[in-house]
Amino acid sequence: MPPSRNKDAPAAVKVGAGKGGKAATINDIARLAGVSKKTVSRIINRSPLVREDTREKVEALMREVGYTPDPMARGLAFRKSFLIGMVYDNPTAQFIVNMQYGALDTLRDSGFELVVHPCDSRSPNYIDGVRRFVQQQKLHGVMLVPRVSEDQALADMLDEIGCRYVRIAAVAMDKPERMVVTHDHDGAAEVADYLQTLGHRDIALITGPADYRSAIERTQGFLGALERRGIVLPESRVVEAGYTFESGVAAAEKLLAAKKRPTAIFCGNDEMAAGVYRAALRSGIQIPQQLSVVGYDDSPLASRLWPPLTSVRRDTRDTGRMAAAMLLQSQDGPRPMASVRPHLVIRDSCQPPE
Amino acid sequence: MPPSRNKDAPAAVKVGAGKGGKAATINDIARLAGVSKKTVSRIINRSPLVREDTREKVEALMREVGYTPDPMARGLAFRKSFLIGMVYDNPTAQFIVNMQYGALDTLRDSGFELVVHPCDSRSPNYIDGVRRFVQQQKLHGVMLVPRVSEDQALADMLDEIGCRYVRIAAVAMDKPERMVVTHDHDGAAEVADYLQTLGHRDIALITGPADYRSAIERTQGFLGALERRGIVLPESRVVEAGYTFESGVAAAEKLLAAKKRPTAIFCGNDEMAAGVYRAALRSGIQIPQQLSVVGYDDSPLASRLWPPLTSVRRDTRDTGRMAAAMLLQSQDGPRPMASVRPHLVIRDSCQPPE
DNA sequence: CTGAAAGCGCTTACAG
DNA sequence: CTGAAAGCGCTTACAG
Repeated sequence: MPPSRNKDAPAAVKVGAGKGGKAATINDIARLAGVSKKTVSRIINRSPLVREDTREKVEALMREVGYTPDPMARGLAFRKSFLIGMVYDNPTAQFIVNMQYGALDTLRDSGFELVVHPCDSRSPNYIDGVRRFVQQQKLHGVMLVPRVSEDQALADMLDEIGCRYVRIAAVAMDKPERMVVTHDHDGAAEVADYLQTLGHRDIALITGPADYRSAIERTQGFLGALERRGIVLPESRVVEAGYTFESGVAAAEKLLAAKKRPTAIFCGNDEMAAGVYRAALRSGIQIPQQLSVVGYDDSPLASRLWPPLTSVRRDTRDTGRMAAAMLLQSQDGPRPMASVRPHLVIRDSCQPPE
Repeated sequence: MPPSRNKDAPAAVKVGAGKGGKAATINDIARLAGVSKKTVSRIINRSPLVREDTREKVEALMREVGYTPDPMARGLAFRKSFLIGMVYDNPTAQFIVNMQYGALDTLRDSGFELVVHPCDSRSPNYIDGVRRFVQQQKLHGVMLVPRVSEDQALADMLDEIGCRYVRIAAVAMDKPERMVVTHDHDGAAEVADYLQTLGHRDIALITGPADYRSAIERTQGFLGALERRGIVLPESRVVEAGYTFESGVAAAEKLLAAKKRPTAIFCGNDEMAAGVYRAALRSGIQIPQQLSVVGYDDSPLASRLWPPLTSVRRDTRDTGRMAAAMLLQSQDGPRPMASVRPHLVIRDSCQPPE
């Protein structure tokens, strides 16, 4: 046949992803590769039912043309978007940002994107808000960040509407394939061991709110480890506060007003530890000479304080990475839960008691 | 006709958004309302070409059924998603989180969602990364946060591919309908006036990196206002640093080592001001008695420091709100730029010189 | 291993 | 002011 038959062949106009021209579609690829769109679809979706040389030819073409399947078209057909939601009710900016970084680390080049949904878990209809968010966008899955991750009603709702989720929490509270556990219990226990080893016996604890699982775990981990080492704190040495700077100041003032002061204070987070610094400064108490202080989070604040604060680091970015990875896993069956281990970062806020 | 004719009528199965049943579609609404899907579409898109009573009837039905149009189907037909992108290269967590909160304030109940895209503007191909992000998701628009907002090459690329964007920056650097201006010049000028009014004459400045527009504006605003009040800083009183804590420490050490120390230091951000605190502590210099310090950002750190740091507040959340609102505006024509004004928050880190 | 048909839930022309 | 047809770019059955 003469070359004129080319009229029947694909127009072969190369359509790059950039500039003025429209982006290539699955039809363009199919036409240019001389296969059906279904075959291209199989390749996009990594189906094994494609001959190896066909796959290679088409993949080369897709690269050359710069083709990426349209997530909205795929989403419409799949009845499911290529979006991962991150739901949180957490005022700690660094924590949230790190979690986002981590999630995006694993989402990069996966075709998925991260859509954020901060909310107010004290608001009566926040669960409805999350439901609308999930259903309207047909989210592929959601990451539940503390403290909303602890809300069983939220998890139940997601389960009911068939939305995949992963909970990030201090301790396992769901099926393992839905959990990233941060083991706050162990982080706090490490603090207890450290203070005991330094020689502290009269130790105080400022806890977070008792309805936060992280606060409970840190408290139990700390007290439990102390007990194992023969130290039992009297009730007067344990003060509940609100995870905030101001509540930390108030709790510290109470503790430091006692006739006999503790020689060390462990705080449920760094913000409250900063509050202890403030109260100590007001009372003319030297840290660490007269008072050792330990925080939790290893926030940027920890190294800005003077003396630099010893604190428990949690690798939040890694946590985010893991949570997103679990959401992308294709199989739905039971898998082991993910774990991220906290560890103590020793700075200059502790020394042996005088 | 007997009731049996109902077989021809809509099945009238009420399909709520929740539970097991599938969500209602435009076809369900059209059928139940007895109009064409095109009419429903017109109502969704707020077309005026619908009779008022038709509109009301259909809207009531949509509410009753809990119908929301599928963003992926709409997006596919529109060739444009209902997603707003936020692109940033900024290490300040609180700033980013506040910007996200602000954007979400205006996106709430708009049918749009926020998808985040942190990036590394020093990486050679980050612009390509943003392009893929925008094109692949067919984003409706993007918010450009400092410092990527200052990159003309990024803006040019977005313009070229026809992507709507808004730049948030210290000063106007694009068409007004694409700008949210934070007037860092004025914020810094207010600091100059404040210090001069307190009686300071020997003042120092620690600037951010000279290739950050915010640093340039704050520097010029500060120096300009001082000059207007008859104070000209010698070169030795102006030190460039990197917007980081450590660089602030180093810059302050240089300034405080001088035979004659300045009586006040203005820092381009709070992190560097925290560095000045650290350096002053090391040298046994009392703040504010022997040295007044002012920061910029009014970050959480400002009130955690001792003494609490006087700083320039920028309403970042409001900035985010405005930027998102500009992206949602339907008309594309020229509009006035948006402005958000900084203002000084006076705490305890300044007093008249001794 | 491959393909033609129908459909996901919307919208854009085009008629009336 | 309203509607029937075709199409957005993919996928799911269903055949071969």
